[in-house]
Amino acid sequence: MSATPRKTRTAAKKSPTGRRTVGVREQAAQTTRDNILKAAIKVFARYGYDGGSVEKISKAAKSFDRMIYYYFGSKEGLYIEVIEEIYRRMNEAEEQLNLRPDQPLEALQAVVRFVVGYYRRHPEFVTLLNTENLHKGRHIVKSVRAREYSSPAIEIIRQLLASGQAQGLFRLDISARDLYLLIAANGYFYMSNRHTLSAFLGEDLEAPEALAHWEEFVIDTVLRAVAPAAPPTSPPAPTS
Amino acid sequence: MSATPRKTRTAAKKSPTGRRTVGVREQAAQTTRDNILKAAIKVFARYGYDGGSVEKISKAAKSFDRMIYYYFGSKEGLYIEVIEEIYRRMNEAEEQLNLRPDQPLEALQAVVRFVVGYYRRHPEFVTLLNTENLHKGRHIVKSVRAREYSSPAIEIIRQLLASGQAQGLFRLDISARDLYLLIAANGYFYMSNRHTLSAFLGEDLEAPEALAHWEEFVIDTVLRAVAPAAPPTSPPAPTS
Amino acid sequence: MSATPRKTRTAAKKSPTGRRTVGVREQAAQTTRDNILKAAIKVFARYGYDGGSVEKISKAAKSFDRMIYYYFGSKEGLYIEVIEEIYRRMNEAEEQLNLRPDQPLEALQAVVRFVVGYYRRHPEFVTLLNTENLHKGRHIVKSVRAREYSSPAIEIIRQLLASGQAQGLFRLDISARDLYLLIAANGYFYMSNRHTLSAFLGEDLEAPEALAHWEEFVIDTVLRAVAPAAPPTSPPAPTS
Amino acid sequence: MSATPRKTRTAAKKSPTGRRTVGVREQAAQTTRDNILKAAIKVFARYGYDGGSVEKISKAAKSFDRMIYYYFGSKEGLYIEVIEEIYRRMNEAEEQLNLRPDQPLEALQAVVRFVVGYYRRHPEFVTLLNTENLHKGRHIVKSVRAREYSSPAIEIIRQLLASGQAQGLFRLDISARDLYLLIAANGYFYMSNRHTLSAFLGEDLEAPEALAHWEEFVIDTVLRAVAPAAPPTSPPAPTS
DNA sequence: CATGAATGAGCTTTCATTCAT
DNA sequence: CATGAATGAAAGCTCATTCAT
Repeated sequence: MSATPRKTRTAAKKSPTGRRTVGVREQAAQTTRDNILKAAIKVFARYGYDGGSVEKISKAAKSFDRMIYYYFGSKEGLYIEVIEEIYRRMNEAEEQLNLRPDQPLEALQAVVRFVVGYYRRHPEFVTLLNTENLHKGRHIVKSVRAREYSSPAIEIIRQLLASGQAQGLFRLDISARDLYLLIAANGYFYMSNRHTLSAFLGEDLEAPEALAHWEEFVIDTVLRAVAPAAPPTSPPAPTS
Repeated sequence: MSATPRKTRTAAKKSPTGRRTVGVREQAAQTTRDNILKAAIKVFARYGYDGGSVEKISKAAKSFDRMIYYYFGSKEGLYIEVIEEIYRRMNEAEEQLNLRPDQPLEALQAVVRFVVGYYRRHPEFVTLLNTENLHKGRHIVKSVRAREYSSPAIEIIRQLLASGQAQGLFRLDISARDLYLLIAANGYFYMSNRHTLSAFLGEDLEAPEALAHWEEFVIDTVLRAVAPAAPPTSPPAPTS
Repeated sequence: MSATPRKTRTAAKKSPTGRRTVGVREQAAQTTRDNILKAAIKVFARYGYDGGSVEKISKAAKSFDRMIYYYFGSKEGLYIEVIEEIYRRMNEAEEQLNLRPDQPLEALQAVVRFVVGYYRRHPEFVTLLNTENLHKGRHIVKSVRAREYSSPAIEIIRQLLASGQAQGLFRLDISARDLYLLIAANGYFYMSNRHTLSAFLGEDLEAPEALAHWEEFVIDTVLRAVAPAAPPTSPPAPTS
Repeated sequence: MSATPRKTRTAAKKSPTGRRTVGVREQAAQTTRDNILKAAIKVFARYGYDGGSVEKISKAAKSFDRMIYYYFGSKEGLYIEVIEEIYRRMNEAEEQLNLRPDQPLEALQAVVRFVVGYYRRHPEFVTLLNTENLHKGRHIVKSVRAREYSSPAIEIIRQLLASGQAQGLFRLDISARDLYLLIAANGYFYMSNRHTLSAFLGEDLEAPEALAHWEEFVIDTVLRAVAPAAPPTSPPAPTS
């Protein structure tokens, strides 16, 4: 299950002078490992866990089946690292977001744009999460790493929300969690289900104008959701 | 691809007065076919397309592998019928919705409750749609049947929206399509990603209170989205 | 193994007045049986015994698998009747040959033309014999009928040979058996192996000119083989 | 289609002085491959292509089904190599024939004895060619290798014929192609159809005397076919 | 007479994985 | 470090045949 030779991902130890001193062999190994991981992301994203065979991956990585076992111990081991990796990447991208806490409205908008845009640019992230959910999150639970990456996203929202609330721009009775879910849901679903929806609606959801329109609609929806004004007279819910 | 003995699903069972009566064997055959289809829904929903083996299905149906090929021609043929079937069921459930067109607010709320509730009660629908999207909607495109089911859902929203707009309850610049996507996205994503989200958020999204809370939040969000009042001072979008 | 309801093949019993009095049902049955037999000849000839599946045959006959068992008992039973049938047809064709015993040279030529021509016009005969030989003649041994058909062919040659020998046109030290084999071999091999030979020789053996040329060559060879003059000074055979 | 690990058949085993030495594993691999190929020749020759199952072959080779796919890619890939191999062997045997060009009559006799004898000693060659012809030469066309082997056989005949013609021993109006076909046909047909012929003629064609007699008959026929004297008064062919 | 339904053995092929250098 | 060879289980699918009207 667990991989035998766990290399650190950040590798490339530097000599005092700053030049890289990794031998060619180590470097080649690193490359092989990375190639496999990258190939696995593509293959698992495209074919799912069961459909993504070891052979497909090793061929896509221009390596051999055996190497997968050498570096990752098993197919499942590789898959877990794939899940970890895509969370890591998402997190890394989030860190690039430089928000101005004193401008909560703009910041919130930027967050929505980032989330919607990230899913659009990384459909493999969406597919892999779906695959992981098909397996009831069995692998993410095993991974210590992946869970660490959750807090930042919500934390950003929390700060932004607090700032907006302090300024009286946002209503008080909304949680960061709900706001996070709202943003994620609308960005995610649109991409995740774009194929069935395209057939269903008879239009191409991936057309640039369609994507741009949806982004604006989501922003609008989110801003309305956080706006201080209450919705007009919502009547008591009838029993469904 | 297409199965050899395609029986109509609407059995033709007009006994005392009508001419045709189904024999025991015909009836048994119908049962076998139905058992396989039902088992396939469960198995494909649980294991995905590749993970859902023919043997798993035939065992769950208490039948034989061979019968799947007898009735559905191939694994893919069975899968396509599964997709058609879940759309059919969804559509059938929608038809039960009796909305009062003169009460657009209540009707909209009912629709949201229905959608959110349907996904909750039918997680297999969610999983199967994800699987179909993993395959880029390859099968739904082939199915003539499945695409017929799209219009009703949107049509309901359209009428409801028009009615509300006529009464001045809803804003005018929102389309049925966007409203439909908004409702579906929030109901769907919550269920679809409940496992990774539960790990991510450190809470159980399937807990009854969590589900109820989310339902209310979505209703609130949707009502705000259609409300006539514009959101407060949305600044011009900076280039992302 | 043996078929349950063995119909006579010559069927069609005639009433005193000469009109056919078979009921529609019997006729339909006869047709079904014949269709299957004809389809089986094609399918077995094309795909061999193992490659010729029951389904392929029933489809080609526009009937059902079940009917094969109804009329022929088993796949092997059908195959045996196929072998019998092609021998019967060959024999029937031979009977049409009206040879003039007083003109042995012309008669021999006619026989060669007939044999070479029959194989050419009935490649299925060739293929089916090969298939039967692949199975070491297992089925022909079982069939009483098929063996009856051997004698006529050789008998024709025997009479023709005797007549020619009496007239001093043919040499005396050649048997009907050898002559028969010689004729058959050259007609058969050319057709039987035409595909590999075409690749081997880089020419199309089925081209009309090629076929005509071969026919003449075989006639010439056969005539030389029966000619009274001995071949010039064949030296003693060296040990191979 | 094509197998993944294609080793050259000529092993590369230059030990004491040469650089490369084959390891035990490499050697074992070579053996496994060879065992499979040899087993496949036997099994395909005995049961045909469809009747020769992968399991039968792997068992006969004391290996596993999987190895067939490892070395040959598919059943068809293995079959193609079988066809190539038997052509190669035939060619190799032909090369052992040391003919004296100055003695064309003896040389021609030797060729006939060789061909007839080769088919007799290698009935699997005959059966496999029949199988290949059943498939309309589909595989031989794909094989580059197999087609190379055609020229030598005919070339031998051509030289021999030219020499005999120069010496006035052979007639001039006969081609090497026709002579080759004549020899092959008579050797081949006798073996190829020995089972049905044995039933047909009521004698055992594989009895040593029968075989010897046929060989002499074919030699005689071939010598008569090339003899300079024209056959006596062949009358104009009547239209068949 | 005719035929849909059922059956289990067998087919070719692919799977993830381990062995042995 | 790296990799060809080996392995057996399981995959999807087809086979000839029988059951039950």
